[in-house]
Amino acid sequence: MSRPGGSAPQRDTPVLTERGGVRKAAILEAALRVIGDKGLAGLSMRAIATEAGLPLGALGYYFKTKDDLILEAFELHTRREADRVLAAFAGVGSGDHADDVAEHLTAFIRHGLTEARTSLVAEYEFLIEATRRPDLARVSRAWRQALQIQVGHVASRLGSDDPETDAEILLSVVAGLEIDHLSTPLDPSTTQAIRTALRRTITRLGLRGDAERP
Amino acid sequence: MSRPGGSAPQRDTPVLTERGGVRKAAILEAALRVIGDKGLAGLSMRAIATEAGLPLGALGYYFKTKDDLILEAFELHTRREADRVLAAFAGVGSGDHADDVAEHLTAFIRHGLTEARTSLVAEYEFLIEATRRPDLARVSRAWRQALQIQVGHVASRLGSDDPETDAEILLSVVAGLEIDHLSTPLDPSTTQAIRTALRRTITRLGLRGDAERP
DNA sequence: GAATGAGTTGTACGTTCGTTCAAGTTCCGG
DNA sequence: CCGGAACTTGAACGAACGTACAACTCATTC
Repeated sequence: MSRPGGSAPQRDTPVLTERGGVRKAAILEAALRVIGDKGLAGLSMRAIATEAGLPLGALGYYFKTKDDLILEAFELHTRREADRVLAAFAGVGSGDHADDVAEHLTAFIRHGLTEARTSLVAEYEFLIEATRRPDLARVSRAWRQALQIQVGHVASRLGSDDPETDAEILLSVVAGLEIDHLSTPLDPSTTQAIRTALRRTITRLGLRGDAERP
Repeated sequence: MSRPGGSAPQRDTPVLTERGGVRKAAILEAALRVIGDKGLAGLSMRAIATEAGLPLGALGYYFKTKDDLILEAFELHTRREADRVLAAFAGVGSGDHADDVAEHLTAFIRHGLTEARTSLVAEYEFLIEATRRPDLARVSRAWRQALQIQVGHVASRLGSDDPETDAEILLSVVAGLEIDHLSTPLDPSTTQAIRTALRRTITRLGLRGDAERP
């Protein structure tokens, strides 16, 4: 509070007026793009600045260190992705058949492997890095837990007799399918294989909303 | 062949006598360890040299570039891991029940998340990097294909009516469970959750060797 | 219209990086 | 025991890195 002699403009956290907030957001978006297509190994402050179209010096004003920036980028990603998952499952109701649910999930994965590929790769970069950084691990755990609760509700709606386990299985299958097909361009036959796997999983788990409910 | 003036000792590939091979292997092992606990972002030639207990200059003799080294490390890892998977499934016979199979897989995952955690993290580092490097992508695809064939045979032995799809589902579930639990220390309740998910998956897929076979 | 503070930037610091290489040692066939 | 090939090494190169900061512009307030 009272630091008389200091002329240091650097605060712990910038005040973030409207004007500044736009720039901060642009930096985080740029960072997510760079992480997605060059990896955390290829992530440099200079690369972010170039991607965002800003001078290098600008980054130091909004983020104390590179690690802070990475953490905030991950938080932004999870917030955004949670919304997307929520929206994807909002349409899945108790009137749907197993195949409808499978189709929803197939579209979800297909989107991640094509239009949103950069974002998906960034996501896994974060998840792996979370193995080594407690701050990222906290975000990762919270996000994963929120996801499992959401999917658990959906499973429940679809007549699961063990929603928690089914949520774990579904989340794992989706994550596994994503990872396993990240190194390959997504051709139609691959999409079909993903659809088949999802249909079988959902059918065998007995997830269909048209079942009788108590 | 005939490069008269050149005194360059650097070949495309060193001849690798017994003497040299030991060192090369030590370098690759060191690289795998460093990738596992500092990530590809934290991987430097100096870090590898230190981990291997060798001078920095030694690395240049066996690997033309850092990227070459990473590729060979990945190849080594997939070779080793393929053997491990093969061994893990060698014990799964048509006499096993669904719970036996689940127990095998649970132990497999538990081992990866504890004793072999470094190796598992390195594996996912490679898989993500393969998104950006065609040479790594080739290795990744070949490995994944070999895995699927192996697991498909096992599924077949266990009475699957669609071994290929079941292999894809099983591999995805295992990969997903690994990733989802990498950021968390593996406590007993987590192990139990993994076991439950695997049991349910295998049971619902109808994978049990004691079923009648043609 | 001066003062205050947020926002902005070019530059420069010290460090670490991948790679190269001349000079050396060790090994082994002839 | 000699000659060449395999192997080893420490030092050095330019490039890229994260971070810090003095100097600057701009908007807002009194």
